[in-house]
Amino acid sequence: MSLSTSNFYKFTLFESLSPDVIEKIEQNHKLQTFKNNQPLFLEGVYPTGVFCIHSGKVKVFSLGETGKEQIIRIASEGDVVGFRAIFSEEPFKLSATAIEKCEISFLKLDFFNELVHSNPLLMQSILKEISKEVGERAVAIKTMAQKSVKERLAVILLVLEDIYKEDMINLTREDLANFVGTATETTIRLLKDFKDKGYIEIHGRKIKIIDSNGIYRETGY
Amino acid sequence: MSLSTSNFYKFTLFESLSPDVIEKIEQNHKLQTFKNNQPLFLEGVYPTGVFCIHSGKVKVFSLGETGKEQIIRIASEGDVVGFRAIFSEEPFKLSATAIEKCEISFLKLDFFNELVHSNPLLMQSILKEISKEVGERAVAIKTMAQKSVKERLAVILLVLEDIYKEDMINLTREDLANFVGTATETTIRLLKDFKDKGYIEIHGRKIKIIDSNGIYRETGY
DNA sequence: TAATTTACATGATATATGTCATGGATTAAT
DNA sequence: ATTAATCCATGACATATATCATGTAAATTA
Repeated sequence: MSLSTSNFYKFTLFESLSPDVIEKIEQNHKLQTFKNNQPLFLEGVYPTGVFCIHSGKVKVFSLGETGKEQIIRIASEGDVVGFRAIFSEEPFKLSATAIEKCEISFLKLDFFNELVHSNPLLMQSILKEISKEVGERAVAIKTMAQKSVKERLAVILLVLEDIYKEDMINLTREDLANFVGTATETTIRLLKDFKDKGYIEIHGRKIKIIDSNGIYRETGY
Repeated sequence: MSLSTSNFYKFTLFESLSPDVIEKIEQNHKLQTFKNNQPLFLEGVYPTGVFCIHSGKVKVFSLGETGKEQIIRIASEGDVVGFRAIFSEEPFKLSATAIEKCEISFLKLDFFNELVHSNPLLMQSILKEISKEVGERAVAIKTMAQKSVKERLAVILLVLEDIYKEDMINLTREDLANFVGTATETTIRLLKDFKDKGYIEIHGRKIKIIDSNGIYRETGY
């Protein structure tokens, strides 16, 4: 499947690439539809390629000893997922699962490696993106270690607002709890608190943010 | 200083480099002594170079809103510190401070950049190291979010055992608490518990691990 | 050696948050 | 539609851990 108006320009990671390289990606990707709850990859397994998300949301998480998922990020349109394990030359440290219907292009490992090593600019983009992520994760460690659950929920809601944009946040309470790093019940209680304070509206599972500033004040930043 | 006795071979990051490139580093580094509590760099500032630790320990941390440090790692002999911010093209997200007397070589930004871009193998080593770190930090986020303070202390003690090797662990209780992400008092109480169980000996500030397996059982892994 | 600071240690107390239990409300499937 | 399966919600309760207070020991400086 090759589209003349390429869908690959929207990936930050590929921004630096020339039209002919983008065209090469067009010729080598394999478009797949993932349904809700379908895994893209599992921790412990060696990568066989990378996933380029055209639409839909994917949770990236690590499984704790007790079976509790720790969600590390929610990937969405424009994100490339699964490439870190390739460069670390280790099996995946994280799993990824679609949490809604997704359109995703798969790029095979060999092709991706070839691409990276023949395009220094791409290598630099990747190095830049991963470096940013290391920094962000350090901040996340601090947040988990030092902030209260309420503050963390506030932080995560703002993160999700950015990801879901004009759409309402649409995660199960359990996934939300696993992102915040808390019990589902606690998440539900705190959401109610935020609702009562007028920061959010709750429409079934969906959460609509109506006062970001209010939430920001709850983050403790 | 001659090639064969170079101090730069011991840095994992430079393993892939040929003798003549190592020689170039020898000619361009600036050896400095840092004393206890002396900062190498501060979060929010743009990097001016990288630090290669020949001896001594450095805490790498982020400052919380309340002034509490979150220690992300303890860097030691053979570690190169401060290069992630260079590739992210952002100011430091972390600060670094010597926690004992250190011998450290400074490589200027321009020289380091030149080095990286003229040595594809070095670029790959760096990409590999950073990728590993992203994975490790995801695990750290999970640990902070899901494990009890006692379990986290156990995890950190094992990490520190690796870093201090045959030496006793030598951190202030406050630094240890800031690594675990807890209150100093709690750390002290839990250390006593581990001592009573025969896992460690306490010699003033110093901690000697005498039963790693016992500690491992406390990690909950 | 005395003096001052810093770090270590322990007790008392409050509370945020996890856990267990139960019921209602959506959502999905037949 | 009717059933089945998730998911959401709320209450009661237990407890790990932070905070506050205070004293002792160790390290640093004068």
